[in-house]
Amino acid sequence: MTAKVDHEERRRQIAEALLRIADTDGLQSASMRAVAAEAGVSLRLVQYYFTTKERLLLDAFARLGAQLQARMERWIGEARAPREVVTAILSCILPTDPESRRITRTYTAYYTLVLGDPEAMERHGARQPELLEGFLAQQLRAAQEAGEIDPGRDTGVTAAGLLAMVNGLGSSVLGGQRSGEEALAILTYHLDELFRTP
Amino acid sequence: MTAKVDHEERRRQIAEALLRIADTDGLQSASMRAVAAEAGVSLRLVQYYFTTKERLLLDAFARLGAQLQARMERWIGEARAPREVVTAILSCILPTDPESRRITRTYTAYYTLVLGDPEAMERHGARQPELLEGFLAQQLRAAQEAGEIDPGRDTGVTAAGLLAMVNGLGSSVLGGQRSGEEALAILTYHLDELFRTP
DNA sequence: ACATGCATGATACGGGTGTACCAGAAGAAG
DNA sequence: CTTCTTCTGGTACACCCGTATCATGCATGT
Repeated sequence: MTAKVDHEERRRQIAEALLRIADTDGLQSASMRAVAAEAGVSLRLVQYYFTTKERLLLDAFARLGAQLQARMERWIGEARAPREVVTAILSCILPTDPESRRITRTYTAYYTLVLGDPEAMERHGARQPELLEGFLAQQLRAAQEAGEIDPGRDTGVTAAGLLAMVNGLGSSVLGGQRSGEEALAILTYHLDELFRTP
Repeated sequence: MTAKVDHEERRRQIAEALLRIADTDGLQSASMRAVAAEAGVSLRLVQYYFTTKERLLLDAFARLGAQLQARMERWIGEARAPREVVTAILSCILPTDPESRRITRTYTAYYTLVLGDPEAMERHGARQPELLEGFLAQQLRAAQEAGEIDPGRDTGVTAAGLLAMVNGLGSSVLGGQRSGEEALAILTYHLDELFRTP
Protein backbone atom coordinates (compact mmCIF):
# COMPACT_ATOMS: atom_id res chain seq x y z
CA MET A 1 0.00 0.00 0.00
CA THR A 2 1.15 3.50 -0.78
CA ALA A 3 1.98 5.52 2.30
CA LYS A 4 3.51 8.52 0.61
CA VAL A 5 2.18 10.95 3.18
CA ASP A 6 1.00 10.54 6.75
CA HIS A 7 -2.74 10.44 6.57
CA GLU A 8 -3.40 11.13 10.20
CA GLU A 9 -1.06 14.10 10.13
CA ARG A 10 -2.94 15.56 7.19
CA ARG A 11 -6.27 15.08 8.90
CA ARG A 12 -4.94 16.72 12.02
CA GLN A 13 -3.61 19.66 10.06
CA ILE A 14 -6.95 20.26 8.35
CA ALA A 15 -9.05 19.73 11.44
CA GLU A 16 -6.95 22.15 13.44
CA ALA A 17 -7.31 24.73 10.70
CA LEU A 18 -11.05 24.36 11.16
CA LEU A 19 -10.72 24.85 14.90
CA ARG A 20 -8.53 27.89 14.38
CA ILE A 21 -11.16 29.50 12.19
CA ALA A 22 -13.95 28.56 14.57
CA ASP A 23 -12.01 30.22 17.37
CA THR A 24 -11.26 33.41 15.47
CA ASP A 25 -14.33 34.06 13.34
CA GLY A 26 -16.89 31.53 14.56
CA LEU A 27 -18.06 28.28 13.04
CA GLN A 28 -20.30 30.00 10.49
CA SER A 29 -17.16 31.33 8.80
CA ALA A 30 -15.60 27.89 8.62
CA SER A 31 -16.48 26.98 5.06
CA MET A 32 -14.70 24.18 3.28
CA ARG A 33 -12.82 26.68 1.15
CA ALA A 34 -11.82 28.76 4.15
CA VAL A 35 -10.57 25.67 5.97
CA ALA A 36 -8.59 24.60 2.93
CA ALA A 37 -7.00 28.03 2.62
CA GLU A 38 -6.22 28.15 6.34
CA ALA A 39 -4.62 24.72 6.21
CA GLY A 40 -2.71 25.65 3.06
CA VAL A 41 -4.17 22.83 0.98
CA SER A 42 -6.59 22.65 -1.90
CA LEU A 43 -10.32 22.32 -1.45
CA ARG A 44 -10.16 18.93 -3.06
CA LEU A 45 -7.91 17.62 -0.31
CA VAL A 46 -10.32 18.60 2.39
CA GLN A 47 -12.96 16.73 0.48
CA TYR A 48 -10.67 13.78 0.07
CA TYR A 49 -9.79 13.26 3.72
CA PHE A 50 -13.18 14.22 5.10
CA THR A 51 -15.73 13.37 2.47
CA THR A 52 -18.43 15.64 3.78
CA LYS A 53 -18.45 18.76 5.91
CA GLU A 54 -20.39 17.11 8.69
CA ARG A 55 -17.63 14.54 9.10
CA LEU A 56 -15.02 17.30 9.23
CA LEU A 57 -17.02 19.10 11.89
CA LEU A 58 -17.39 15.94 13.92
CA ASP A 59 -13.73 14.99 13.66
CA ALA A 60 -12.56 18.47 14.65
CA PHE A 61 -14.95 18.41 17.59
CA ALA A 62 -13.51 15.13 18.80
CA ARG A 63 -10.02 16.60 18.64
CA LEU A 64 -11.18 19.65 20.56
CA GLY A 65 -12.57 17.38 23.27
CA ALA A 66 -9.26 15.54 23.42
CA GLN A 67 -7.40 18.83 23.79
CA LEU A 68 -9.62 19.87 26.67
CA GLN A 69 -9.20 16.52 28.35
CA ALA A 70 -5.43 16.67 27.98
CA ARG A 71 -5.37 20.14 29.47
CA MET A 72 -7.52 19.03 32.36
CA GLU A 73 -5.36 16.02 33.14
CA ARG A 74 -2.33 18.31 33.06
CA TRP A 75 -3.94 20.65 35.55
CA ILE A 76 -5.20 17.89 37.79
CA GLY A 77 -1.81 16.21 37.74
CA GLU A 78 -0.26 19.12 39.59
CA ALA A 79 -2.85 18.93 42.34
CA ARG A 80 -2.34 17.03 45.59
CA ALA A 81 -5.07 17.55 48.19
CA PRO A 82 -8.72 17.01 47.21
CA ARG A 83 -9.36 20.73 47.42
CA GLU A 84 -6.59 21.38 44.94
CA VAL A 85 -8.08 18.82 42.59
CA VAL A 86 -11.47 20.48 42.80
CA THR A 87 -9.94 23.88 42.20
CA ALA A 88 -7.99 22.52 39.25
CA ILE A 89 -11.03 20.96 37.63
CA LEU A 90 -13.06 24.13 37.84
CA SER A 91 -10.49 26.83 37.14
CA CYS A 92 -9.11 24.79 34.26
CA ILE A 93 -12.29 25.44 32.28
CA LEU A 94 -12.34 29.15 33.05
CA PRO A 95 -11.03 31.20 30.11
CA THR A 96 -8.12 32.89 31.87
CA ASP A 97 -5.17 32.01 29.67
CA PRO A 98 -5.07 32.04 25.85
CA GLU A 99 -5.35 28.26 25.54
CA SER A 100 -8.50 27.98 27.63
CA ARG A 101 -9.94 31.03 25.93
CA ARG A 102 -9.46 29.29 22.63
CA ILE A 103 -10.95 25.99 23.80
CA THR A 104 -13.91 27.59 25.53
CA ARG A 105 -14.68 29.85 22.62
CA THR A 106 -14.59 27.00 20.16
CA TYR A 107 -16.67 24.82 22.44
CA THR A 108 -19.43 27.38 22.66
CA ALA A 109 -19.29 27.76 18.89
CA TYR A 110 -20.15 24.09 18.66
CA TYR A 111 -22.71 24.42 21.41
CA THR A 112 -24.95 26.57 19.24
CA LEU A 113 -24.62 24.00 16.49
CA VAL A 114 -25.81 21.18 18.71
CA LEU A 115 -28.83 23.23 19.71
CA GLY A 116 -30.02 23.37 16.13
CA ASP A 117 -29.67 19.63 15.62
CA PRO A 118 -30.25 18.08 19.06
CA GLU A 119 -28.64 14.74 19.85
CA ALA A 120 -26.46 15.09 16.76
CA MET A 121 -23.21 14.97 18.68
CA GLU A 122 -24.37 12.91 21.62
CA ARG A 123 -24.53 10.06 19.17
CA HIS A 124 -20.85 10.52 18.44
CA GLY A 125 -19.70 10.23 22.01
CA ALA A 126 -19.82 13.55 23.83
CA ARG A 127 -20.51 12.19 27.26
CA GLN A 128 -17.81 14.32 28.85
CA PRO A 129 -19.98 16.64 30.96
CA GLU A 130 -21.70 13.81 32.79
CA LEU A 131 -18.43 12.03 33.46
CA LEU A 132 -16.79 15.23 34.63
CA GLU A 133 -19.67 15.96 36.97
CA GLY A 134 -19.39 12.50 38.49
CA PHE A 135 -15.66 12.88 38.95
CA LEU A 136 -16.07 16.25 40.61
CA ALA A 137 -18.72 14.88 42.96
CA GLN A 138 -16.37 12.06 43.88
CA GLN A 139 -13.60 14.52 44.69
CA LEU A 140 -15.99 16.56 46.79
CA ARG A 141 -16.90 13.44 48.73
CA ALA A 142 -13.24 12.76 49.32
CA ALA A 143 -12.80 16.27 50.69
CA GLN A 144 -15.88 15.68 52.79
CA GLU A 145 -14.42 12.56 54.34
CA ALA A 146 -11.21 14.47 54.97
CA GLY A 147 -13.25 16.90 57.03
CA GLU A 148 -12.72 19.84 54.71
CA ILE A 149 -16.38 20.16 53.72
CA ASP A 150 -19.54 20.09 55.77
CA PRO A 151 -20.65 16.42 55.69
CA GLY A 152 -24.26 17.53 55.39
CA ARG A 153 -23.82 18.79 51.85
CA ASP A 154 -25.08 16.80 48.89
CA THR A 155 -21.96 16.34 46.78
CA GLY A 156 -23.94 15.55 43.63
CA VAL A 157 -25.92 18.75 43.42
CA THR A 158 -22.96 20.75 44.70
CA ALA A 159 -20.85 19.44 41.85
CA ALA A 160 -23.59 20.19 39.36
CA GLY A 161 -24.00 23.71 40.73
CA LEU A 162 -20.30 24.45 40.66
CA LEU A 163 -19.92 23.18 37.12
CA ALA A 164 -22.88 25.23 35.96
CA MET A 165 -21.45 28.27 37.68
CA VAL A 166 -18.06 27.87 36.03
CA ASN A 167 -19.80 27.42 32.71
CA GLY A 168 -21.81 30.58 33.23
CA LEU A 169 -18.75 32.49 34.35
CA GLY A 170 -16.97 31.39 31.22
CA SER A 171 -19.82 32.70 29.09
CA SER A 172 -19.67 36.06 30.79
CA VAL A 173 -15.94 36.30 30.20
CA LEU A 174 -16.31 35.39 26.53
CA GLY A 175 -19.11 37.92 26.23
CA GLY A 176 -16.78 40.60 27.52
CA GLN A 177 -18.86 41.18 30.61
CA ARG A 178 -15.92 40.64 32.96
CA SER A 179 -12.29 39.58 32.83
CA GLY A 180 -10.98 36.10 33.42
CA GLU A 181 -9.38 37.19 36.66
CA GLU A 182 -12.66 38.53 38.00
CA ALA A 183 -14.37 35.27 37.11
CA LEU A 184 -11.65 33.32 38.88
CA ALA A 185 -12.04 35.55 41.94
CA ILE A 186 -15.77 34.83 42.04
CA LEU A 187 -15.10 31.11 41.78
CA THR A 188 -12.49 31.04 44.55
CA TYR A 189 -14.77 33.05 46.80
CA HIS A 190 -17.46 30.40 46.48
CA LEU A 191 -14.92 27.63 46.96
CA ASP A 192 -13.71 29.33 50.15
CA GLU A 193 -17.29 29.43 51.29
CA LEU A 194 -17.69 25.75 50.51
CA PHE A 195 -14.48 24.57 52.17
CA ARG A 196 -15.19 26.38 55.42
CA THR A 197 -15.66 23.93 58.30
CA PRO A 198 -17.43 25.55 61.22
CA MET B 1 -49.92 61.08 5.69
CA THR B 2 -51.05 57.68 4.59
CA ALA B 3 -51.65 55.30 7.48
CA LYS B 4 -53.19 52.46 5.54
CA VAL B 5 -51.63 49.86 7.78
CA ASP B 6 -50.12 49.99 11.25
CA HIS B 7 -46.41 50.15 10.70
CA GLU B 8 -45.41 49.12 14.18
CA GLU B 9 -47.74 46.15 14.00
CA ARG B 10 -46.11 45.03 10.75
CA ARG B 11 -42.66 45.39 12.21
CA ARG B 12 -43.68 43.41 15.25
CA GLN B 13 -45.17 40.67 13.10
CA ILE B 14 -41.99 40.31 11.05
CA ALA B 15 -39.60 40.55 13.99
CA GLU B 16 -41.52 37.89 15.89
CA ALA B 17 -41.39 35.63 12.86
CA LEU B 18 -37.61 36.00 13.03
CA LEU B 19 -37.61 35.12 16.71
CA ARG B 20 -39.83 32.12 16.06
CA ILE B 21 -37.40 30.79 13.48
CA ALA B 22 -34.40 31.51 15.70
CA ASP B 23 -36.09 29.52 18.45
CA THR B 24 -37.00 26.56 16.28
CA ASP B 25 -34.12 26.19 13.84
CA GLY B 26 -31.48 28.60 15.11
CA LEU B 27 -30.46 31.99 13.85
CA GLN B 28 -28.45 30.61 10.94
CA SER B 29 -31.73 29.43 9.40
CA ALA B 30 -33.30 32.84 9.75
CA SER B 31 -32.75 34.14 6.24
CA MET B 32 -34.70 37.08 4.93
CA ARG B 33 -36.73 34.79 2.72
CA ALA B 34 -37.47 32.39 5.55
CA VAL B 35 -38.57 35.24 7.79
CA ALA B 36 -40.79 36.61 5.06
CA ALA B 37 -42.40 33.21 4.54
CA GLU B 38 -42.86 32.67 8.27
CA ALA B 39 -44.47 36.09 8.65
CA GLY B 40 -46.64 35.47 5.59
CA VAL B 41 -45.38 38.50 3.71
CA SER B 42 -43.22 39.03 0.65
CA LEU B 43 -39.47 39.34 0.80
CA ARG B 44 -39.76 42.90 -0.39
CA LEU B 45 -41.81 43.85 2.66
CA VAL B 46 -39.16 42.64 5.02
CA GLN B 47 -36.69 44.76 3.13
CA TYR B 48 -39.07 47.68 3.23
CA TYR B 49 -39.61 47.79 6.97
CA PHE B 50 -36.10 46.77 7.96
CA THR B 51 -33.79 47.95 5.23
CA THR B 52 -30.98 45.57 6.03
CA LYS B 53 -30.74 42.26 7.80
CA GLU B 54 -28.59 43.64 10.56
CA ARG B 55 -31.31 46.09 11.47
CA LEU B 56 -33.87 43.31 11.54
CA LEU B 57 -31.69 41.24 13.83
CA LEU B 58 -31.12 44.18 16.14
CA ASP B 59 -34.78 45.10 16.29
CA ALA B 60 -35.84 41.53 17.00
CA PHE B 61 -33.20 41.29 19.70
CA ALA B 62 -34.53 44.41 21.37
CA ARG B 63 -38.02 42.91 21.37
CA LEU B 64 -36.68 39.69 22.84
CA GLY B 65 -35.06 41.66 25.64
CA ALA B 66 -38.33 43.45 26.29
CA GLN B 67 -40.13 40.11 26.45
CA LEU B 68 -37.67 38.79 29.00
CA GLN B 69 -37.91 41.94 31.07
CA ALA B 70 -41.70 41.80 31.01
CA ARG B 71 -41.63 38.19 32.12
CA MET B 72 -39.23 38.99 34.92
CA GLU B 73 -41.30 41.88 36.21
CA ARG B 74 -44.32 39.61 36.15
CA TRP B 75 -42.49 37.00 38.21
CA ILE B 76 -41.02 39.51 40.62
CA GLY B 77 -44.38 41.18 41.07
CA GLU B 78 -45.76 38.06 42.73
CA ALA B 79 -42.93 37.96 45.23
CA ARG B 80 -43.12 39.48 48.70
CA ALA B 81 -40.18 38.70 50.95
CA PRO B 82 -36.62 39.37 49.73
CA ARG B 83 -35.99 35.65 49.44
CA GLU B 84 -38.99 35.26 47.19
CA VAL B 85 -37.70 38.08 45.00
CA VAL B 86 -34.31 36.43 44.72
CA THR B 87 -35.90 33.10 43.89
CA ALA B 88 -38.13 34.77 41.31
CA ILE B 89 -35.23 36.52 39.59
CA LEU B 90 -33.22 33.37 39.27
CA SER B 91 -35.85 30.74 38.52
CA CYS B 92 -37.48 33.06 36.00
CA ILE B 93 -34.49 32.66 33.68
CA LEU B 94 -34.38 28.90 34.02
CA PRO B 95 -35.95 27.17 31.02
CA THR B 96 -38.69 25.29 32.84
CA ASP B 97 -41.85 26.38 31.04
CA PRO B 98 -42.28 26.77 27.25
CA GLU B 99 -42.03 30.56 27.34
CA SER B 100 -38.71 30.62 29.15
CA ARG B 101 -37.43 27.78 26.99
CA ARG B 102 -38.20 29.88 23.96
CA ILE B 103 -36.61 33.04 25.37
CA THR B 104 -33.50 31.28 26.64
CA ARG B 105 -32.99 29.36 23.44
CA THR B 106 -33.30 32.47 21.32
CA TYR B 107 -31.04 34.40 23.63
CA THR B 108 -28.25 31.85 23.33
CA ALA B 109 -28.74 31.90 19.56
CA TYR B 110 -27.91 35.58 19.67
CA TYR B 111 -25.09 34.97 22.11
CA THR B 112 -23.07 33.10 19.51
CA LEU B 113 -23.66 35.96 17.11
CA VAL B 114 -22.26 38.51 19.52
CA LEU B 115 -19.15 36.38 20.01
CA GLY B 116 -18.29 36.67 16.33
CA ASP B 117 -18.69 40.44 16.27
CA PRO B 118 -17.77 41.59 19.79
CA GLU B 119 -19.31 44.80 21.10
CA ALA B 120 -21.76 44.79 18.21
CA MET B 121 -24.81 44.66 20.41
CA GLU B 122 -23.40 46.41 23.45
CA ARG B 123 -23.47 49.52 21.30
CA HIS B 124 -27.19 49.11 20.88
CA GLY B 125 -28.01 48.99 24.54
CA ALA B 126 -27.75 45.50 25.97
CA ARG B 127 -26.74 46.45 29.45
CA GLN B 128 -29.28 44.15 31.03
CA PRO B 129 -26.93 41.61 32.65
CA GLU B 130 -25.05 44.23 34.62
CA LEU B 131 -28.23 45.89 35.79
CA LEU B 132 -29.75 42.57 36.75
CA GLU B 133 -26.67 41.61 38.72
CA GLY B 134 -26.81 44.89 40.61
CA PHE B 135 -30.48 44.44 41.36
CA LEU B 136 -29.94 40.90 42.61
CA ALA B 137 -27.08 42.02 44.82
CA GLN B 138 -29.31 44.71 46.25
CA GLN B 139 -32.02 42.15 47.07
CA LEU B 140 -29.45 39.91 48.70
CA ARG B 141 -28.35 42.81 50.87
CA ALA B 142 -31.96 43.39 51.85
CA ALA B 143 -32.26 39.76 52.88
CA GLN B 144 -29.00 40.13 54.75
CA GLU B 145 -30.32 43.06 56.77
CA ALA B 146 -33.47 41.08 57.47
CA GLY B 147 -31.24 38.43 59.05
CA GLU B 148 -31.99 35.77 56.46
CA ILE B 149 -28.45 35.58 55.12
CA ASP B 150 -25.10 35.45 56.87
CA PRO B 151 -24.01 39.11 57.09
CA GLY B 152 -20.44 38.07 56.33
CA ARG B 153 -21.21 37.20 52.73
CA ASP B 154 -20.21 39.50 49.91
CA THR B 155 -23.50 40.15 48.16
CA GLY B 156 -21.83 41.31 44.96
CA VAL B 157 -19.88 38.16 44.22
CA THR B 158 -22.70 36.00 45.54
CA ALA B 159 -25.06 37.62 43.06
CA ALA B 160 -22.56 37.16 40.25
CA GLY B 161 -22.05 33.52 41.18
CA LEU B 162 -25.74 32.76 41.38
CA LEU B 163 -26.45 34.43 38.05
CA ALA B 164 -23.62 32.54 36.40
CA MET B 165 -24.89 29.29 37.89
CA VAL B 166 -28.40 29.86 36.61
CA ASN B 167 -26.97 30.69 33.22
CA GLY B 168 -24.95 27.50 33.20
CA LEU B 169 -27.90 25.46 34.39
CA GLY B 170 -29.96 26.89 31.56
CA SER B 171 -27.32 25.85 29.06
CA SER B 172 -27.32 22.31 30.38
CA VAL B 173 -31.10 22.13 30.11
CA LEU B 174 -31.05 23.44 26.55
CA GLY B 175 -28.31 20.98 25.71
CA GLY B 176 -30.52 18.15 26.90
CA GLN B 177 -28.19 17.24 29.72
CA ARG B 178 -30.90 17.52 32.36
CA SER B 179 -34.52 18.57 32.68
CA GLY B 180 -35.74 21.97 33.76
CA GLU B 181 -37.06 20.51 37.00
CA GLU B 182 -33.66 19.04 37.87
CA ALA B 183 -32.02 22.39 37.20
CA LEU B 184 -34.57 24.11 39.41
CA ALA B 185 -33.91 21.57 42.16
CA ILE B 186 -30.18 22.28 42.01
CA LEU B 187 -30.85 26.01 42.21
CA THR B 188 -33.22 25.76 45.19
CA TYR B 189 -30.75 23.52 46.99
CA HIS B 190 -28.09 26.20 46.73
CA LEU B 191 -30.56 28.88 47.73
CA ASP B 192 -31.49 26.84 50.81
CA GLU B 193 -27.80 26.63 51.60
CA LEU B 194 -27.46 30.38 51.21
CA PHE B 195 -30.50 31.35 53.26
CA ARG B 196 -29.52 29.22 56.22
CA THR B 197 -28.76 31.33 59.32
CA PRO B 198 -26.76 29.39 61.85
C1' DA C 1 -59.47 65.06 -11.12
C1' DC C 2 -55.13 64.61 -11.04
C1' DA C 3 -50.68 64.32 -9.32
C1' DT C 4 -47.92 63.01 -5.38
C1' DG C 5 -45.99 59.78 -2.49
C1' DC C 6 -46.44 55.69 0.35
C1' DA C 7 -46.83 50.68 0.12
C1' DT C 8 -46.23 46.31 -2.28
C1' DG C 9 -45.01 42.86 -5.82
C1' DA C 10 -41.85 40.36 -9.09
C1' DT C 11 -37.48 39.61 -10.48
C1' DA C 12 -32.48 40.19 -11.38
C1' DC C 13 -27.54 40.31 -9.81
C1' DG C 14 -23.28 39.07 -7.84
C1' DG C 15 -21.31 36.18 -4.63
C1' DG C 16 -20.65 32.27 -1.50
C1' DT C 17 -21.90 27.44 -0.28
C1' DG C 18 -21.33 22.15 -0.30
C1' DT C 19 -20.65 18.59 -3.40
C1' DA C 20 -19.57 16.05 -7.79
C1' DC C 21 -16.97 15.13 -11.73
C1' DC C 22 -12.97 14.59 -14.69
C1' DA C 23 -8.09 14.49 -15.41
C1' DG C 24 -3.56 13.80 -14.32
C1' DA C 25 1.03 12.51 -11.19
C1' DA C 26 3.41 8.99 -8.80
C1' DG C 27 4.80 5.03 -6.95
C1' DA C 28 3.91 -0.24 -6.30
C1' DA C 29 2.90 -4.76 -8.59
C1' DG C 30 2.74 -7.76 -12.53
C1' DC D 1 7.15 -1.44 -19.54
C1' DT D 2 2.65 -1.68 -18.50
C1' DT D 3 -1.19 -1.54 -15.28
C1' DC D 4 -3.42 -0.35 -11.32
C1' DT D 5 -4.26 2.05 -7.03
C1' DT D 6 -3.55 5.97 -4.21
C1' DC D 7 -3.42 10.75 -4.14
C1' DT D 8 -4.07 15.66 -5.78
C1' DG D 9 -5.55 19.58 -8.70
C1' DG D 10 -8.95 22.28 -11.28
C1' DT D 11 -13.40 23.25 -12.18
C1' DA D 12 -18.38 22.95 -12.84
C1' DC D 13 -23.11 22.58 -10.92
C1' DA D 14 -27.09 23.70 -8.45
C1' DC D 15 -28.60 26.25 -4.75
C1' DC D 16 -29.25 29.88 -1.30
C1' DC D 17 -27.96 34.29 0.41
C1' DG D 18 -28.59 39.64 0.99
C1' DT D 19 -29.49 43.46 -1.68
C1' DA D 20 -30.96 46.41 -5.61
C1' DT D 21 -33.99 47.66 -9.37
C1' DC D 22 -38.10 48.35 -11.90
C1' DA D 23 -42.95 48.59 -11.95
C1' DT D 24 -47.53 49.17 -10.08
C1' DG D 25 -51.38 49.74 -7.10
C1' DC D 26 -53.96 52.95 -4.35
C1' DA D 27 -55.18 56.36 -0.99
C1' DT D 28 -55.00 60.98 -0.18
C1' DG D 29 -54.11 66.35 -0.41
C1' DT D 30 -55.37 70.09 -3.11
